[in-house]
Parts: sequence; C-alpha cells; structure tokens
Amino acid sequence: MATIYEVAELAGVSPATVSRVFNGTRVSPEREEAVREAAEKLNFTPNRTARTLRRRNSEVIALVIPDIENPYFTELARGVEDVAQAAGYSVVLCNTDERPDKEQRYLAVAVSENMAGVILAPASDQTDLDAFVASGRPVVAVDRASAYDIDAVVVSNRDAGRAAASALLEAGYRRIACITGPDGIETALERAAGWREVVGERMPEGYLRYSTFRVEGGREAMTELLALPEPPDAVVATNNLMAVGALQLLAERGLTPPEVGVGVVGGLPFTTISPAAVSVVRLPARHIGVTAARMLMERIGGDREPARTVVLRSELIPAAAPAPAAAAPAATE
Amino acid sequence: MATIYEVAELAGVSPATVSRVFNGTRVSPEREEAVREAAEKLNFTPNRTARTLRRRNSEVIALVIPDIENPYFTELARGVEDVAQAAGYSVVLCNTDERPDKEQRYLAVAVSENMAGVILAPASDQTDLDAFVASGRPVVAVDRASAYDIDAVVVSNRDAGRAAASALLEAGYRRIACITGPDGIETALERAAGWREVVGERMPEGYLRYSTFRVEGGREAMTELLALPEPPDAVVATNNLMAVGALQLLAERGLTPPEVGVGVVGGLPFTTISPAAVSVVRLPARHIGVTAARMLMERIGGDREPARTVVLRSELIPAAAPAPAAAAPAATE
DNA sequence: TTGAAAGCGCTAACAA
DNA sequence: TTGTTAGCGCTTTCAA
Repeated sequence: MATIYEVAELAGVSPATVSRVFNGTRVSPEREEAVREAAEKLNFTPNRTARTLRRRNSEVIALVIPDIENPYFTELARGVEDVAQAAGYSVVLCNTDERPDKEQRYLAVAVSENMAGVILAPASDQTDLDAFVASGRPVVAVDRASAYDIDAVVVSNRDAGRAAASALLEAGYRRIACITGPDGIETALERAAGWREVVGERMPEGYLRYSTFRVEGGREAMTELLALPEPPDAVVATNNLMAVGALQLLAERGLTPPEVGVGVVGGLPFTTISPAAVSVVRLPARHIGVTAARMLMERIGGDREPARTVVLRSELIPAAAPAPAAAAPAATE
Repeated sequence: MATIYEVAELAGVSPATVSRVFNGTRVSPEREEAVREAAEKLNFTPNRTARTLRRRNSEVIALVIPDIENPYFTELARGVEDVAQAAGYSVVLCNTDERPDKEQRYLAVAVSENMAGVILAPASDQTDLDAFVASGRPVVAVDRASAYDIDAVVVSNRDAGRAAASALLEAGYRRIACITGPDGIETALERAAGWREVVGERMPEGYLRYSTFRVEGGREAMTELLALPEPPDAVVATNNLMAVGALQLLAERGLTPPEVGVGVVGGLPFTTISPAAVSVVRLPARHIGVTAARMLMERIGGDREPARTVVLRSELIPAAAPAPAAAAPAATE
C-alpha cells in the first residue's frame, strides 16, 4: 500500500498537496495532474484509518438490528444502504440477536471506531444509550421509539393492529384472535391494543397470546389457539415471522385461508400461498430505512435541531377472497 | 472520549503501561488496579482507529454478499458472525446487489480500513481480486469458487442438482423441468448439469430455463414452462428464491404440490405450504459461514499453508407425499 | 497556491 | 516490569 509520501515524491510535490488533491481542495491543474498520475502508477488508495484518526470521524455508519434473518430488517437495511451509499457512506450491519449485551458492545464499537453515526432498532425498551449519547455522535431509532430524546422513525403500531383486525371483521370473520410478541415490547403491545379496539372486550378468554416474534412463536401460539374449546375463525399475527408460523401450522391442519382468516402486520416474506388469501398490513420497512438514513445524514451534516419523531403509515392490502360461507356457521353460538 | 494519556496521568503511570493493561501484557497488580480504576473513572474506551493505524490491522472482517435479502446469505452470515464474535472480531456485512462495481468498492474499503480479512461470495465469475490479493490480506470465497488461488468453501452443486431431480423421479414424476440461474454463473450451470444427468437428454425442448436467482425469475420461468405445448409435471428450482416464485405461480394456477412436483436446491425460506410436499436439497448455509470464518481466522492468525477448498455436503429432505396417481396418466405419451 | 510541521491516539522497540 | 520515544498515514493550521 502506497502512502501519500510516496505519491508526493513521485509527483514532485508535498504530501499536503497530495492530500488536497484527494480532498477536493484547490490545487493548480499541473500539480493535480502530476499527483493523479503518480497515484495511478503507485496504485494508491488513501488509508481511511489514518484519515479517520486525524479527522476523528469516519465515513461509516452502523445499522444495529435485532435479527438479521428477519426480512423486515433486511428490507429496512436496503433502504438505509441506498441512501448511505449515495452519500458516500458505508453501512456496517450489526446483528444483536435481541441481546442487550451484544447491542451494548456494538454501540461501544461504533464510538471506538469513530463511526459517523448509528441507526438503531433497539433490542429492548431499556437500551442504555447514556454512553453513546454522551459521545456526541448522532443516533436515529427505528422501529421502536426510545426513552431518550433522539430522532426516531416509527410506524403507528396501533393503527396497524386495528387495520389487520378490521379487515378480518369486514371479511365476515367473527371470532378473531391475536398472536403478538413478548409482553413488555412496545410494538407487540400496541399492535395488540389496535386489535383489541376492533374486537372489543367480547372475545373469549385466551384469544390474545403473547409469544416470541419468531416463526416458532407463531406456531406455538396457533397450536394453543386451535386447542381452545372455542377456537377462533380468524387470527391477527402482529409480525411477519409469527404469521408464517401460524400459516404453517394451519396448513398442516388443513386449514388454509380463507377457511381460517389470517391478518398480518408486516408483510409475508417469500410466501408460497396465494397472497390473495391473507390480509396484509404492509409496514414500510424500506421507507423507514430511507427516512432514518436521511435524518442521520442531516445530523452528520451538522443539523442541531431538536429531536424529531417521524411516524410512517402502513398500508392495508386486504385479502381478495372473502370469508367462506362456512366460516360463520361453524361458530358454536 | 478520554485518551490513554489522561488515564496514565490519573493513575500515575506511563501511557505504555495503560496500553499494556488493555492488551494483556504483564503489569504489576497494583499498577494494573490503578489503571483500571482511572479508566473506569474517566469512562475510557481504547480508540480502535488509533490502534488499527498503529498495528495496521483491525479486529473487523468484512462479509461481502450479493443479496442481503436472500435468507440463504443471511443464514450464512449468522454462521460467520458466531465464529467471528467468539474470536473477538466484528463482522461488517456488505451487500453488493450482484454488482461488480459495488463489490470492487467494498473490497477497496476493506483494504483501506485495514480490515483483518474478507469472506466473499463473488458476484460474478470475473470478480477482480488482483488489488485485494496484492494487499496481502486473507480472503475466503464462499458459495462460488474463484479463479484465484484462494481458500474457498463450496457445496457440490452438481450433486445437489442431481439429488433434487432424482427425488422427483423416484416420486414418480416423468416430465421434470429445471429452472436455474443466469447462464454463465457457475452455481446455476452446475446444478442444472446435475439435473441433466438424471433426466438425460430426452426431456422436451425448453425444459431447461435460465432466469435470475430471484422470486420474479422463478415466476417468469414457471409461467413459460406451463405455457409449453407439453408442460412438465415437475420442476427443479436451483435456488430458494426461484422456488418461491415457482410455487407462488403454481398456487395461483391451483397446482400446488404434489399435483406438480417441486424440488428445490437450497431450502424454502419461511414457507407457508406444508413443507412435506416439496423435495428440498438443503444447502448448509450456516455451516458454510462457520467453516469460512474459521478458515479466515486461521489465516489471520498467520497460517501460510497453500489454499484449500472445502466442499460441504448438501442434504436431501425428500417430499413426504408421493406423486399423485394422476401425475403419470396426465402425460401425453 | 504551496510546503513544513504538528499532531490524531495508540503500540512496540528499546533502554533503564 | 516500566518509561521514553518514535512512528502508523493522514489532515490542517500557519507561514511563505
């Protein structure tokens, strides 16, 4: 790896001039030409580590997410990446596995590596950002809001839950259950609250189930729901993976939609059933990423305005197929 | 951000001693204690940028993949991550979108950031590694072998294609088509070659279709296959996303497996159909990642042995359900 | 416009 | 075992 000194020597200029050429500062055309030629010949690439050390600021941002295998987050990541790339930043993707300790570690690394900023999908509501905020580096929360006074990009989770439940109700289902994420996670609670607003208090005991935001969680909850004395004729799953789990289990029992109604908050990744049979409340994952990245870029650019929270809209894609006539009669009323 | 000098001053020792404490070199217990106390008090974290500049080596490795939204690669990433974490390395995930220019850029960044090494799933067979290899940093290829003399972790693509086709043949299907990736991509060609070995040359014209390794590609190819004068009664999809596309289209036409036989190379991500209906040749994505990361760690540790290529086995999970009796009669023989 | 020179924070000889 | 010191490669005053 050639250095700025070798280029300078070959070009017959000072190291400072070489630096200027590579940083867009004005340099006389002849010298610039000479520098570029020398750099080319030596296959010179500026050493980013040195630059970062000197400038105390790198052209890298971190995207810290709880589950890299969840398509919702990879889609969000694509949005972040596109904006960051265009602005000349690299994105490093950090997977916390929903573990606060890993999250802490990555935040510490971000500071320690002088990263320009962080976009964080908090693993829990108690994420400790004290040290990071104290470092003065910008951070934007996505997906879940934060207790800290920082920028955030979220969706209206309650609206999304409400929309999913409403779609099922309008399709003619009457006993609508809900499978949501862990008790204590804001997104899980809010989406379930939206469902509750629609179905009211009259649903049978046990129609609301807390589980993990994973495929297995959806399967387990669905199994329990089907084992109920009065099983539901429809179900709202409050995230994509739980919906997949629920649909898998229904398929194994021969109960594919619309036989049992299914509503999802968040999109069905790589679904192989006819998508028309499920009501999907699409979360704008990519858009969240784009918006968060733009906000972060503004902060990196020196924006010192008070923290903002942007609430994005989700979009209902109702099932094409209505509830079968059989659905209502099957009810034991 | 406190520096090593401030810690040294507070602890009443030299900066070198502070450095030693944080690098595990022997230091007298009293001084070590004093340093740790001072560091704690000042909330000191070593500046990795400075360390990297000085050591010319960071504790970060890059994982460069063509499609971060493909669960195959995220699963692989998890494997890499687990090994790297355990060894004290951070993993930065770089998405190339199958674009050679983005790939080049990330490789340049890896050098420029003094990263410890790279695990690369080449975007194409012509990936230019000259500059990277010249930098002397270790690189391990995954998924696709490389023309360069570098470590690689691959699967036997031909075996995988053969296994998928065989499973369908044994299940009783007779007109077995194949949807594979772009002509020119080694994995696509090899898996198709495996299929060809099983079905022989007697398949009708147009039973082998080249497409993109994406959902849309699978849909399009499946559409074309169904429009054939003599449509197939089964199909091998040579990657996960194309299989999803093919299954989606089949579902929309009311042709769910086992009515039409489906074999996949690579696993069905988040499938919502009964998995028993599809023959899956599972690719050991996570294991590939783990193996590649271990090899990279060895190289980083100073291993100078000649380049090795590890070939991992794929595993057939045959469909539980056999071909329906209707399948054979439907053939126009 | 250009160059000299002083660091950014850390590590690793080397000497004590 | 400890401290002194010279850089790692770059950017950025400051002076010319």
